[in-house]
This record gives sequence, C-alpha cells and structure tokens, in this order.
Amino acid sequence: MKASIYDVARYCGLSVVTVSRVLNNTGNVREKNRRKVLDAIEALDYRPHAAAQSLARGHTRIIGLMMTTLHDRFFETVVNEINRALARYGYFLALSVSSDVRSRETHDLMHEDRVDGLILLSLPEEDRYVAQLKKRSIPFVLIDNQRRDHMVPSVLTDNYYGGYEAAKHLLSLGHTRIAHVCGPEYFLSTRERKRGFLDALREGGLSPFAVVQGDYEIGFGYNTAKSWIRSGKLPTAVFAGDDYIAVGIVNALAEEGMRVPEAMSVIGYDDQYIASRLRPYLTTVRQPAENIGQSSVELLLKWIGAGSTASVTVEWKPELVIRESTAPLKA
Amino acid sequence: MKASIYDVARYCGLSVVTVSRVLNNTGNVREKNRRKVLDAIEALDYRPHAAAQSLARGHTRIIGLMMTTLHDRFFETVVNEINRALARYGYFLALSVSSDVRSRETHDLMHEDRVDGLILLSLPEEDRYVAQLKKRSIPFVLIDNQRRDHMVPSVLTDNYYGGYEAAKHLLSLGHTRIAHVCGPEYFLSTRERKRGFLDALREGGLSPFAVVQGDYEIGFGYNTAKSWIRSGKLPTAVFAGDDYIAVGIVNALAEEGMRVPEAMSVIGYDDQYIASRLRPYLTTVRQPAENIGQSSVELLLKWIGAGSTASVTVEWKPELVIRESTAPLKA
DNA sequence: TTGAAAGCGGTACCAT
DNA sequence: ATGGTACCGCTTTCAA
Repeated sequence: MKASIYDVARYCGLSVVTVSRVLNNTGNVREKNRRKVLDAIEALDYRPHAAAQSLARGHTRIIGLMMTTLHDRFFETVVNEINRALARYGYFLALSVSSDVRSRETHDLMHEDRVDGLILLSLPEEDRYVAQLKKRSIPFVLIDNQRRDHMVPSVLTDNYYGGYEAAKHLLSLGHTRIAHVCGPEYFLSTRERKRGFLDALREGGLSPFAVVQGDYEIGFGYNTAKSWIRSGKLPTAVFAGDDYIAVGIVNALAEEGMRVPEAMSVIGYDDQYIASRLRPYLTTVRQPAENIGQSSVELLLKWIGAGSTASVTVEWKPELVIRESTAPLKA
Repeated sequence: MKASIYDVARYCGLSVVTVSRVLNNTGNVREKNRRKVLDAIEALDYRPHAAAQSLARGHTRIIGLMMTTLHDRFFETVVNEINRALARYGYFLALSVSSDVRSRETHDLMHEDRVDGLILLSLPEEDRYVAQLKKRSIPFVLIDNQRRDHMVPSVLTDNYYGGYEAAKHLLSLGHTRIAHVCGPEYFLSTRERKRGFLDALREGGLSPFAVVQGDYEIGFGYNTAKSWIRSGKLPTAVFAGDDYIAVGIVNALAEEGMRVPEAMSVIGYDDQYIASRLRPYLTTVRQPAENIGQSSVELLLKWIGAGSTASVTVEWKPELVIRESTAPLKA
C-alpha cells in the first residue's frame, strides 16, 4: 500500500500539517523537524496523492491541448514545445487529437475541473469552443486562430507578411511570371498568405501568372505542375502554399526532366521535415513554432495565475529561409 | 460557482447518495426520482468533479503515454489510435514527449496516482522504466520494445518477417545484386529486419551486394546512393531500412538521371506519408499502427481491470505494400 | 429504495 | 513553530 501523508506524520512523530508545510515550503518549520520529515518521506517513498491535492487546492496542474492532427511538422514542434514549457512550470499535458470536431473525447477535456486551462491548436470551428470555454470560465489560448476579430487570447503568425516576403523574394530574383498554388480558402492562413502575395506583386506592378487553389497535399502540387506542363505554359517561379505542395511541383517537374531552380523557382511554406532533406532543399517560410508554443503556455499560465482575462494577442513574424529551390531568373 | 453534488441533491430534494447512484447507474433508484435527479443535473449544468471522483474511487481514468518523438508517421498513427481507443473507454490521454530519457517531466508521469497506467512507445532504455513501474506496481504496456527477453506485456511487430518479405519480394522480381541500407544497430527493429533480409537471401543462395548502416534519414540514403554512383558499382535492388532512407536513394538517383524502378528497385519500410505521395510511390512494408495502438490500450485496460499481471505479448505481422518503386529485373 | 456517515489524502484557518 | 480540525466533492458501506 502506498504511504499517505498520515503515515509520514506518524513515522516522524509530527503532524500532517507540518509534513504538508515542508512539502510545500510554506510556513515555518524548525530545521530539525524539517529533516525528520524529509527522512520519513524518503524512508516511506512517499509522494503526495495528485487527486487529493487537486481536490484540496482546487486545481489540477493539467493543461489540455486540443488539435486535429499530429501529422504536421509545425504542429509537432508546437506540441513538443508546449510539453516542454509546461513541464518547466510543473504542469502536465493532456492531449486530445480529433479531426472530428463533434467527437466525445474532445468535449470531455473541457470540464473545468479536469484541466486548469486549455490550448486550442489551429482548430476549425473554434467558435464552438470559445463560447463554451467562456461560459464555463476555463482559461484558454488559441493558437493560429481562424478569426481575428473576437477578443480572445491568441498566438499567431503573420501569414500576410509571410506571403508578402515570399513574393518579394521571387520578385527580387527578377521573376515576372509568378504563380501561387494555395490551400483551401476556408483557412485564414491561406487567405492571408495569398493577400500578402498579391500585394507584393501589385507593388511590383505585376499580376500573377495564376492562382490555383486546392489542398495542402503533394498530389495537388504535382497535378498542378503537370497540367501546366501539358498546356505548355509555365510560370518561371511559384509560391506554394506549403512545402507539400512545393515538393509536389518539384516532383512533377523532375519527372519531365526539368530541374528546380533552373527551370523554375519554387518556394514553400512551413519548413517541413522534407524541406531541408530532399534535394533540392526548399526555400521556404518558417513559422517560429518554438516561440509560438512557448508564448501560448506563458499566456495561459499568466491568465491562470492572475485570474485576469486580459485578452492579449501575440503575433510572431515568420522567417524566409533561402535554400536551393529559388534562383535568379535566367535572362 | 460550479455546482456540486450537494447542490444537485438539495435542488431535487434527494440525498447525494441517490444522485451518485443515478450518476453511476448503480443501485436501484425509483424512476420518478431518477428523472428528478436528471432534471436537476440538467438545470444546474452539473458535472462531477474529476479530482473528487479520483480521490474517492482510487483511480484517475488517465493513461500516460511516454515517447521520444512525434515526428514519425508510425508513431503519430499509434498515438492517434491510442487516443481514440482510450476515449472509447472513457479514458484520457496524458502525453509526455521527451527525447531526453532522464528529463523531469517523463518521470513525473510515473506517479501511481497520476495515471492508472502507462504506455511506453518505443522507448530506448526501457529497462530504466520497467523496473520502476514494476516496483510501484503501475500497470503498463510496452510498444515496440527493444528487448524481447523480459516478461512484460508488450505489443510489437515482427520485423524479422518484414525484412524477410521485403527481400523475398525483390528476389521474386529476379534481382540478385541486392543491397540493404539500414538504421542504427542499437534498435532491435533494425537488427531484426536485417536478419530477415539476410535469411531470405541465404535461402535464395545469395549474399548481399552490400549492407550499409547509418541513420533513418533521407540524407543517409542519399549519400549512400551517391557513393555507389561514384564508385560505378550499383546494386539492381535495395531494401532500405525505412522510407526516408528509400526516398533519399530515389532522390540521389533522380539527380543523376536514373529512374526508379527502371534503373534500380527500391523498397522502404513504415509506409510514411511521403511513401504514397511522392512519385515514384514507394513499395514498402507497413506496420499495422492502428492495430498496435488498439492492442496496447486493450492489453493495458485488461490489466487494470483484472489486476492480473499476466504478461501477454501481442505480435502483429507487417504487410508488404507493392507500389511503383520495384519492378522485375530487366534481362 | 433511500440516506447518514465515514472515508479518500491532502490543504489551510485558527489556536496554542 | 506546531497541531486540531474543518473542508474539498464524491463513493461506499451499513441501517433503516
């Protein structure tokens, strides 16, 4: 049987209160007694009962994380960083991965007493949750939220800036026939990247070679490039909505014996694993996932600690990473 | 303030015992009273306090999962499946990702009262934990464990079989100059796959063209292939230790204008995301991640439920997935 | 069928 | 500096 705080108290001939005190470093305890308690704890291999502490203290030191998929380098990194940051503050991570927004487990995490707070990582239909969370007054933070108008604590990256920088880079290389192959319209990030892209081109006095919309999938990039090739009309540079699309484009060109960046410059987004592993290494726009994960934890814990609902928004700038897949336009 | 079971009892004019009974579907409650309770719960938006339940019941309905990285399709899928299976049984998932075996958060999950059980997903130095877990008598299951000799409940795949099947496939295609580019020796899986590969070749009266050892990385496959090309001595087929190595090989060949499978057959392992997305689609060996995740949960919950330590081992057979990257040897 | 009361293992207020 | 005790919210005997 596991030792309780009473066992410890009995063992060292002191009261549970004193034991509790040394456990929590609170109040004054005579050094001699402190040692006795510590020894007793050691001898009995005692560790406080989490549920009992939660019940007495009114909080769990558990933070919930809700997300839809783990298959994304950016998400993985964020999760990792959240995990690390929480551990540093002595919190635990409860994870709920569910692509089905309405599924049961997702909601179960939202009990106010299960978790001290919640992080919502790029959740579609985030409004569904925000309303509930507010009603139950559970502290929460949104990462990469879809709407920017509601007043909720959130951490996001400037996708407009990312798209803008990507286009600028291509323009600075002398390209004029530039296409954008982007993801689904319903993502705010998609729309923002596109808007940045378009603005940059406009400033350069250009209009896009094409703007094609589809999924964030290798296959979509592949098919798009193939259809360009079939039509015989190719851009000289393309801004892909993410690295997977970019890789798909490179893949299709390679099959036709066309090299990147010689035949076409390609820039991706997200700096996924393969972006820096597969030749040609991809020029891409990296989101500072580490900072994002950390900010979200700090924001959340600040809320929990202060009880303040001060709706702060932290925005990070993405970073252009220039590698092999973009090059100056050949005259 | 959140409603407690006392509020509910008061609201419906019954005792907390009765409320508890309808909550847990235990004991007999008059249908009329049952309705009253249900209505009160509804009216007060009551949900039981998790910590209080845990304290009273002696368990948490939380299962911990310890792993070292999320960046792996196989792991992701397993995590997803565990998450789903757990939810189905009304359990929650506490995740700890940590590549540092000695890190603090990893150990914190091992408190017997934090979690009802633990799943260790392909953890190096698993012995460290197993000893602790046994000592504290926390139920646990190992997935993809590194040692097969100790008597612990575990779920694994037959890597020997996978390596054997991969080699057989290549042999059946008429290849005789077959190489194996494998991962680090310290993984049991690496050794088993290699053993299966070697045995199959031996049965075919062949010895390998080469066995090269390195990391499970695209770059390793790439470099290996490049060095073959430089030396001018190439195998006609290669069994890569995993898909990343395989993709690296394909990538290197492509750069030299050599096509897969025409110039060389390549078979991977794990059926990672890119295996079925990047042309040529990879022939590979898939581990049934879904089944594995599910088995681990079932094994663990059975242990928890029965209190039995019956050390069961579940072994799954991997499956050969034939796609585009392997072809008959041209005469 | 129902309820009073005793835990479960801590924390914290209030005396001493 | 230390300890008695009420309490956190729920489950579980045991009687009625």
